[in-house]
Amino acid sequence: MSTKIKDKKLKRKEEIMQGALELFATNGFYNTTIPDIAKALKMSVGNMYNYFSSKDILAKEIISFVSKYLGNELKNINDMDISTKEKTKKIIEVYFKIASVKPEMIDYFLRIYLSNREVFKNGCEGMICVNEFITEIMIYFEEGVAKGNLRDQDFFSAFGLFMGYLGGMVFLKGENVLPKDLNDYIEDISLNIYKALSV
Amino acid sequence: MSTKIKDKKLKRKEEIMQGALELFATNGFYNTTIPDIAKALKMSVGNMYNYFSSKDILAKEIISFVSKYLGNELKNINDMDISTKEKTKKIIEVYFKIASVKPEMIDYFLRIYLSNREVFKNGCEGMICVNEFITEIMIYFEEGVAKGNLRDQDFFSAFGLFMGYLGGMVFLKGENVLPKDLNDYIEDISLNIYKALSV
Amino acid sequence: MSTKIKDKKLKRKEEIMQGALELFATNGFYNTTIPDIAKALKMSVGNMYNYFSSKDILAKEIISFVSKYLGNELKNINDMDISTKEKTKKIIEVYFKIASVKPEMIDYFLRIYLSNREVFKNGCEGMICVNEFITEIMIYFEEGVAKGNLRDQDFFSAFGLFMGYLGGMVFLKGENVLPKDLNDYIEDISLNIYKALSV
Amino acid sequence: MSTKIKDKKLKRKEEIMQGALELFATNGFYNTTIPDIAKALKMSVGNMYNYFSSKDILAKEIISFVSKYLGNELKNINDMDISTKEKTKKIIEVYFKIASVKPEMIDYFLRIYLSNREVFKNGCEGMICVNEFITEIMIYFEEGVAKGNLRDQDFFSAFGLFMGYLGGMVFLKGENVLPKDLNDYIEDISLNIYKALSV
DNA sequence: GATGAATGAGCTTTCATTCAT
DNA sequence: AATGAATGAAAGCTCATTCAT
Repeated sequence: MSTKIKDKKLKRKEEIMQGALELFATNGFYNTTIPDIAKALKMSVGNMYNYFSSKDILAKEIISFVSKYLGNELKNINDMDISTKEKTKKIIEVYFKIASVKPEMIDYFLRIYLSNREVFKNGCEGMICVNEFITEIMIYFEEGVAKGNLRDQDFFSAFGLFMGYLGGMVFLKGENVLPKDLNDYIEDISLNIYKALSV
Repeated sequence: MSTKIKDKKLKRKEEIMQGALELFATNGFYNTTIPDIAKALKMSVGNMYNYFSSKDILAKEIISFVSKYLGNELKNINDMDISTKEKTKKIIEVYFKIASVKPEMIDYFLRIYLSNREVFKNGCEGMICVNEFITEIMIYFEEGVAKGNLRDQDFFSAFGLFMGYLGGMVFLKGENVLPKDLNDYIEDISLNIYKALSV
Repeated sequence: MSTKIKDKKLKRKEEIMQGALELFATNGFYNTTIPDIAKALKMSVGNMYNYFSSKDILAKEIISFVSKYLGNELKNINDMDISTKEKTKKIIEVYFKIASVKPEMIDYFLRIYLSNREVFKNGCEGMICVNEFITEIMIYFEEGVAKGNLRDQDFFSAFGLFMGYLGGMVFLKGENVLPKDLNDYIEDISLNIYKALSV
Repeated sequence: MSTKIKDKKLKRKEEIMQGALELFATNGFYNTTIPDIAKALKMSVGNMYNYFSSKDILAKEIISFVSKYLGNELKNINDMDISTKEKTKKIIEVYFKIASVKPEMIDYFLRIYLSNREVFKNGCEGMICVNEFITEIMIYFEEGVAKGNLRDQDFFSAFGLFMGYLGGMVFLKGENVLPKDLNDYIEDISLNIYKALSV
């Protein structure tokens, strides 16, 4: 198969993932049907299966796709030559920016991946499908510790704080209970997290 | 209808909710069928509908039930005559204790309620179905602020931190990625949260 | 559950088996759909599954049903006080009678059971689902040997002859290649089989 | 089109038939897909249709192919200058040899051709697609009758006996119910058939 | 209150066949 | 000749809900 054709098929795969991602994030895994996805992509149901051999596999490929996307955004921050405190804030900013510009990404992460364990059980054990994302958080954390800015504690304790907090805020936003815009919380959250994690 | 009969029916309702709670928490909302629930309770599907007129309504009554249960546990802490710092730790302890002894409660909260927005959309708007639970967190927080122990910030920022963090840790536990037992994190988490929220 | 209700459900099960038997025998296993069967029985597709939890299981229950029916017909012959030679002929007669009056029985045996190994693989290993039928042939054969009428040889060699022959004739009839009616072959076949098996 | 090219195409056709034959015999007609066959032959599905315009037509061409192959094997025996009794045994031997060396041939005959009437209905009426095979059995039989060795009876009665018996034995072998190897039955079967058919 | 048979729309998945390249 | 993406009808099966008993 020529590279050109391969690229074309790969491109279509990504289009399908993007389309499915939006539908899943909006309506949930079980309320999004394959016909729904096919229709959104203007393709036949049967052809969908030439790209993804099952709905579950599609869901798994999407979470890897999301993880890579988020991981890459964080990598940009990790690569910056700024203080740990500034990085902390930047991470929150980028997370909320994505939650605002590409809400389906964060929603997929929170509502589909975290909540439908049975779907991801086989093939995504122990968070390997969100590996790229976690890795960047780990780099951020260990660098902060190495620099003497962050307290040396179990990584997962720090990870749970950081990600649970941000996920929780996005969830509250989705429930319309937040009195202010997400961005208006950045200062508070930034301060809270830094206070919690710093030495 | 006599009170006795009413009580009997109420008791049966709670038994159903408890049974359904376990199944929903274990298998998810869409992978738990009404026949599954009826079977677990040794009753007929038809009779189930004498107690709950739809699956959605059952799910909504359960979240209120869970909220009341969790709220009550927190109330016991709020009623104690101890410092804010101690209360912070106690809340974490009780949360993890429930996650260990009655995991279906926390799982229902995290996996069913937080993740199936469509189910709770009508009737549980804006978290009113978890009202009792949130109220107690609010009391804890405002009391801490009043006492001068906690920094005065937007409540939801504090709430997102506290609950996102704890939920995140339970989730990580469920994914088997935590190297230690949940209880071994209590000190760290306690410290992190208190550092974050205190003045 | 009361016996009356149980009987009613059992009766309905048998009606379904009979209806499905006819369709399978006529159109083949893969060309008979569950909707086809449901329609023939004037019931809904979903309700079919209250009686048989899968198409394969339905097929397996039918072959047992057929085996019992055929076995019973043969038992009547085995119970008769007639010579082995006469029994040989009677068996052929009854086989052809069934092939003519209830052709679906023989057709199911030949076309569905013998030919769709994959369907019967799990649950009908080693012909246990046609046990009743084979048992009667075995009784006929061993009795004939004991009486000194039939040559003592490996049972399966005799069984293959008898059943292969009859099945072959019914098949040829079905293909419309036989110049005469099946019954007109009884004398010939009877003679051939008896000559082959007798001492 | 030059003869060379024609030959090449014919050769490819036969390769496809051989490949499809094995898959059909192993998995059945309805459980073998065109993509399966194409894959086994390392060709594209589209190209398959340049050789056979439909799955049914492929199946029909295969049965003719099988019939010719089996017919040819029998012709070799018919051409021998040996007694009818010896020929009878030789036919059984060669049938079992093929069942052992090229089981797909016999399996195709028994499981695909004999059992999926609907597929062969149009185009193979009255066994014309297995014409070559039947013809040789007919020659064997009529020669035996002419020589005064076999009883003069309706050909189909003899044919049903011979082929039903051998098919039945192969089937029993396939079901793993035979206590001995197929070849160990040759003497018995040979004797049975000759006793049945001889004058 | 209690039962469970019945409904039927809707789901995921399959596959023979076509056709642009 | 050759490719394989695309089609779309149809399959087996599920399940919330109803209702006669």
